[in-house]
Amino acid sequence: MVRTPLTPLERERGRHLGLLLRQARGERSMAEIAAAAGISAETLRKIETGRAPTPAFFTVAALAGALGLPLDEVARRCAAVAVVPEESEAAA
Amino acid sequence: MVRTPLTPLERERGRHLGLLLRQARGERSMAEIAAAAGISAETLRKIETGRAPTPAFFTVAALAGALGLPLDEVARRCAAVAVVPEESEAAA
DNA sequence: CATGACCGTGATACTAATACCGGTATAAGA
DNA sequence: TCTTATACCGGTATTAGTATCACGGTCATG
Repeated sequence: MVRTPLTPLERERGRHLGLLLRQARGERSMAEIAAAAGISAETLRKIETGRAPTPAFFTVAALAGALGLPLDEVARRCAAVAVVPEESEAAA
Repeated sequence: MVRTPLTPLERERGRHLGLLLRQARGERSMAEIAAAAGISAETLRKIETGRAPTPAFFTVAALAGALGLPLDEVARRCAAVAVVPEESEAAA
């Protein structure tokens, strides 16, 4: 095994990240945010739906910038998923 | 073209990110930081040397956590590379 | 000189991110 | 009804990240 497949926990963390970004997007369209972040709308959709659970750092950074989200808070709230996933789901 | 190859600017930004992390590591060994971040030492080396210019978000987040670096500052200083790369190199 | 720890490089393997396409569904408006 | 816009989904293509292995270099220590 040379490249460890994503664990269920990592995928759940990815879904949480997607929810976070989707909530921050609010009423704005995917195309608008994707264009502001410099990525394709499909990629943004995959991230938001959790089908791309571990996006690139600069992709998330650009999205957070377009959404006005502090990166540290994003990381912190996603790291919390790895510790207490049930509470995170309950909070969401 | 379905997956745009990394531009030279993105690769340079990756090298800058690597320098940033290496400076933050200071005297500590690669193996120590890699273990603290939960990644392999080879991967950390690739990131530090810029041979993995766009690492995953959670990889950078774990490294920043292990190094005591604020993610927002990392992103900001790397974003500056895309704007004024010469100044960044001069500063480094 | 030998040994070990650390860093660097290259090759290799495998998975995942990103992007584009076509199709579908739903809601709003002419 | 027809059109438009938005979003979801499946498939496909290509590049890149991650991990392991092997080898070489450097430096400190025996």
